[in-house]
Amino acid sequence: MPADRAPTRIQRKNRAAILEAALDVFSSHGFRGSTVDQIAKAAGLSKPNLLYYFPSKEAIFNELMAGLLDTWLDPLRALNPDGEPLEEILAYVQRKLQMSRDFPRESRLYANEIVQGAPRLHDVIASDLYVLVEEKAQLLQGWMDAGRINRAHPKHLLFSIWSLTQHYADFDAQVRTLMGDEDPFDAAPKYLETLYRRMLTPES
Amino acid sequence: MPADRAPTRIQRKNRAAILEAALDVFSSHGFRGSTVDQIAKAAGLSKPNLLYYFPSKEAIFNELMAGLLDTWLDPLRALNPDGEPLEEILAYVQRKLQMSRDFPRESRLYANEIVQGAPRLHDVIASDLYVLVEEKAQLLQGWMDAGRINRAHPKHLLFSIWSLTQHYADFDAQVRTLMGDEDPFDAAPKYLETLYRRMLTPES
DNA sequence: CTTTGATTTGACCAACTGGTCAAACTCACG
DNA sequence: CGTGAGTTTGACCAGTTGGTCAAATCAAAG
Repeated sequence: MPADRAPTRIQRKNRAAILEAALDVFSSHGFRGSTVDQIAKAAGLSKPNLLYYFPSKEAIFNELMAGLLDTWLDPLRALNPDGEPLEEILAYVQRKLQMSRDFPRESRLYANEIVQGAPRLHDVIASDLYVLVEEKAQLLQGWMDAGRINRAHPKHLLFSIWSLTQHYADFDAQVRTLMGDEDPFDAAPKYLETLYRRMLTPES
Repeated sequence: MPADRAPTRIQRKNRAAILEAALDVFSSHGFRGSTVDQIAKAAGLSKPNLLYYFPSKEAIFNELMAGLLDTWLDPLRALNPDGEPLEEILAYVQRKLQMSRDFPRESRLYANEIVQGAPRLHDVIASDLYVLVEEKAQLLQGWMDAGRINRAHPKHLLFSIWSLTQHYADFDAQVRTLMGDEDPFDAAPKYLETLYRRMLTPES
């Protein structure tokens, strides 16, 4: 194990390679479906060498998750109370959609965990995410009460945004097969903009 | 292995118990994350006894999947070309939502597979489901061309219905944690009806 | 070049996994 | 009750898995 001095050049490179490889492997096979050997090989290391940098398979996974969650929630945090409501929400949707296109492995890693009951994530969902959702749900509710967007259950509104955007990453295999030659991300931005614009634009 | 005579009473009972147990285990741990022993114990059998009824772990999984896919696609098949378009679509949404509430394990089993790249399902998606989606996408397109519902990319419309409804089963762990005491399925039907009604009702 | 700490690896281990098999047990039926 | 087919199981096996360890190799500072 490296001492807790400042990391050497080799340590930085190898730890990064391991996390990158682990993201690939974990996101496509889930935690139990992935083997340390797979990750090591994908990172270009031997298994004992990998375990020289991380104490266990679970430690790799946890570090990956910790790093992921922050960036994952950033778009929601960025929802600006002082902005124009409809445009804020539409921008949030597009940001989330872009993340599905640019970081599909992260999305699938998260999905894998939640589908299996969030055994390793329950705590952070019940604390950090819960608080954030409460806050943003109240913001949405305020906008609705002020008549600036159409009424809808604010939490379900958030769920629907997550669901619709992450679907393109999580169900990528299905979506691409059914779309044939057409790239799903060509029409998706416009489809989702239309959907939320029609749903949320205040009625006259 | 039982001969291919008519199944005995014991065979029927045990095979059913195995499939029920397998649905539980596979849907919460994925294929690779599940062990034959787990399934056997959940079915109240010993491992060799379970393997007396099914030749392998994969055989159990395949039988489960085959049984699932048919019922899974039935609601979409039921989309009636001769019905009132908006009501047909809304009814489809509600049917799918009910399936998420009543058969969440089936939904998660399916999600697990697709998230991991649909290795065992690619063929049936590329054939049966592809054909069905093409047919129903054309039906939707026809309704739009006739001005009976608002325009939107028909395939993305289908994806959004799947995504929004299955989310309540697949991300159940997250949704329930964030909703607190409130049952997600209380407000979900109305939320989704509102969403699709606003989006699809033809503009004057 | 030497030394010292960082890095890498082959060999190994115990636990677990999917699956087999012969022997034992149970049950329906004559 | 006996008998043969249907059912169940303990013991076992080979392959895989996460993880360890001592020994070997490498890199950089003196």
